[in-house]
Amino acid sequence: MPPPFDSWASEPQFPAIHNPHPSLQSSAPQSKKPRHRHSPHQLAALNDLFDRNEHPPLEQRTALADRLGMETKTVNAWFQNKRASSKKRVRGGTVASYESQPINTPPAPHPSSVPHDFHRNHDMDDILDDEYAFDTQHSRSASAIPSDYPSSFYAGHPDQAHFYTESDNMPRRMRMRTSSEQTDELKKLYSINPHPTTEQRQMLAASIGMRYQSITNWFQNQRSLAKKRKEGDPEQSPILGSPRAEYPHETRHYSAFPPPSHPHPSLGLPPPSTHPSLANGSVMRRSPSISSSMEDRSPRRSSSHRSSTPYGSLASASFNRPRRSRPEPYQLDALKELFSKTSTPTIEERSALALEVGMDVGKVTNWFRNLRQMARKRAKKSGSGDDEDDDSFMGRDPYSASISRFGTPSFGSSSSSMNDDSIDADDYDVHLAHSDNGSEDEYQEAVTPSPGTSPSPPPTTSVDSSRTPDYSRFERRNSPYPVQFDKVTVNQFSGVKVEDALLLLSFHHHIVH
DNA sequence: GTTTAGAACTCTAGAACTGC
DNA sequence: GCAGTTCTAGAGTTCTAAAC
Repeated sequence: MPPPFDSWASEPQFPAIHNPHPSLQSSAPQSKKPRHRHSPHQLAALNDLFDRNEHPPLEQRTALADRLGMETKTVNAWFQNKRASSKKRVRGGTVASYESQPINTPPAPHPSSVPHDFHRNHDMDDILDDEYAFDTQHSRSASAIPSDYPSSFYAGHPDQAHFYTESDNMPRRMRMRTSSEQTDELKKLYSINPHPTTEQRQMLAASIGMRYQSITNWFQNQRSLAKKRKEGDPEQSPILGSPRAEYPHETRHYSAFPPPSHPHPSLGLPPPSTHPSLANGSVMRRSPSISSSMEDRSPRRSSSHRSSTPYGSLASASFNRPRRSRPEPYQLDALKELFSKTSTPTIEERSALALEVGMDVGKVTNWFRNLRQMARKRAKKSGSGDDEDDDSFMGRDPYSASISRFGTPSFGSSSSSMNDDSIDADDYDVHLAHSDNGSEDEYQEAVTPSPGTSPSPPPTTSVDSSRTPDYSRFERRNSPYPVQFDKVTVNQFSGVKVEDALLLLSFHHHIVH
């Protein structure tokens, strides 16, 4: 995947870094004029004149334009729009506008506009976006597009045209999740320019394989987040006009382990600096959305601790919940594999898997917990028989049905429920019967430390030192641990020490092998 | 089970434009 | 100059799923 923006930044049409907003940019020739918004000062003056005279003579408009540094034609346009909007308001919202209509009953589009825009935008999509192809490949969304999709219709933004049908039960689009590479590229551009032009977004879409609309959404969300966080924490205000200043600590590292200062609470071990699966030995990178705060957690975030950037700063992030991450594909494969064997892996299995794929044990635990939780919901829902969606992308095996195309558990979502209930529900029941079997499951969950905040697991009362430990458990579940692991003495099977020993051993095993 | 981040979305305002 | 349209920004909402 070519890095699209390293070169863009030097291209003449690319907005200057210190002019993040189009209105502030000294834009070079572009196919389209950058969007402009009048400044508060200009608007105040314009409104002032408008209040006095809705139809000011040309001399007044020209003088005002000169005074405000605007073009006369812009002032003219503003007065036209202002008159139109005030007239509209006076009419008390009786104007039939597509904007005011419910989304599920979209109005007939303007007869002259539909063919032109519909085709124009879909041509653009075909070339640059190819979203239908993407959906067809990866999600149920494509199948939701009726074959008799009314080509003469769209409502609102053309990119959203396929959300609406004349029947009002069109499901919401399957949520797009960006990959780490995509997020990297998005952040690169955002750091250079939070307001990329349409062309830039289109190029980025084509470059990183995202829908154009998703990219637009992403930038909108990021700007909104940045603004909210800035408002919530004025001390964190970046240097005005310097979007780059919003990312003082942008580097985030994928680390399968807590950083040296905060190793896994159950291990007094220094974290490995590399992930075994990385041939180059570089530090494993976490999903780019992961903040560096992973290494320093605290219970609850406070909005006042949010930084002014969508990605936070190191200082504020230290009080934040870690950013949500997604398993990498190879991690997901390993998780899937284990889930196909058991939905309730033991702590040993989870630890081994965590080490194997370079994940936190807590994350692995959470992943399984969430999956089982979703499965329960799913099973419940299936029982009520309110499931009619067709999730072709999920396949028919019990595991794949529970994993969305983005690698996250997905059972009960409104947009991803399944149709193959007879099979899926049964298979889930098998897992559930196994997983919800009471104390063992609870124990397994309880002893799993959450990263960072993980309290030491309570000394188990279920293990009696006089009892012979159930070694068969390891055999039954194909424990990946070495033989000597299964020969841990009875006395070591108690509380924290057991887990520590297990993790130590597994870590040792991993390093040795 | 609950909380929360983030993606997707709706809705609205307004800047710019076209055709009459 | 007006009506109508296109397109985008931004605020706010909904929903999913990771984290707790």
